[in-house]
Amino acid sequence: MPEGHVIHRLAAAFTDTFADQTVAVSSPQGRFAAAAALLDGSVFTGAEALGKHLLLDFAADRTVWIHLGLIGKLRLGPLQPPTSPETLRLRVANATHAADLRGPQWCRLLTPAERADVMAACGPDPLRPAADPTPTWQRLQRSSQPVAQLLLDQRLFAGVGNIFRIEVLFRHGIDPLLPGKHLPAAVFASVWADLTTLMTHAVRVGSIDTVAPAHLPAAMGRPQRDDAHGGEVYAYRRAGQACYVCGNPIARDTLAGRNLFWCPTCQPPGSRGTTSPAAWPTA
DNA sequence: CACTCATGTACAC
DNA sequence: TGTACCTGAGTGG
Repeated sequence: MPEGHVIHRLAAAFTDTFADQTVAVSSPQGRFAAAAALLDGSVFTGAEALGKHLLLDFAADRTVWIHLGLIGKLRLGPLQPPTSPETLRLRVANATHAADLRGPQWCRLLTPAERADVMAACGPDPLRPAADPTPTWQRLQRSSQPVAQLLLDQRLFAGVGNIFRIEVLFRHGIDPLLPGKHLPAAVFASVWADLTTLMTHAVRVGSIDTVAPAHLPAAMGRPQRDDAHGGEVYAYRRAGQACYVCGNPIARDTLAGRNLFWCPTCQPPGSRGTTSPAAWPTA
């Protein structure tokens, strides 16, 4: 379930629960057993999130690099015996709590130099206040790739996943297939700012909400919360349903192997978008 | 119970 | 562009 906001929440929870404590580290599944043995009984110093990368730092310059991929899960809760140890890649625990990692794309032990490489390879993350989108803008100006595809490039927009890209394109009325070089500078600036707003909100509440209250169907009076991502969105996985703004059906297609959803009326072919997203989520 | 699909990425052709 | 990888929730029979 991971876009960047999930990773940032996990980093904060990890730090809150385990920072500066001696922790038990194990790999019941066995695939991370050697590294776990090395870390077991050492001090966890803190967690850091960058894009979709989660870095767990331990004493003696040891870092566990986790990327959840599409299906990985990391759950932190009260200490209990594991329910299915055959899939439990990594457990970090203290006397009262345990964090259980299953199905990650990567889980590797890094040296400080490798840790620095991972950080350097990642693009600017809208969730980091110091992130500089200038290099991203320069790349877009030279690219004829569809803006929808560029938004998933982690060297350009770290932490943005399929939901955030679809929603930010809708909110700005941008044609998903518009070449990056055709995106006006002011629209790009607004897209970046909107990503920061939407992702920060998602970190705070734990779900992706992108729909302005004014656009929710009046009869509902509240978010529908009818999809697995837990929030209320304009286009993601709403193919065939009525657009909240114009009432026409949301469209779906596949682009570079990923599901793409958009409103053909609000985001017509060639549309370069607006500088003021029609809707902002509630505070 | 079998099957599909997923908020992701890397690699082979 | 297709496919492999890792797991589990949802769906349909």
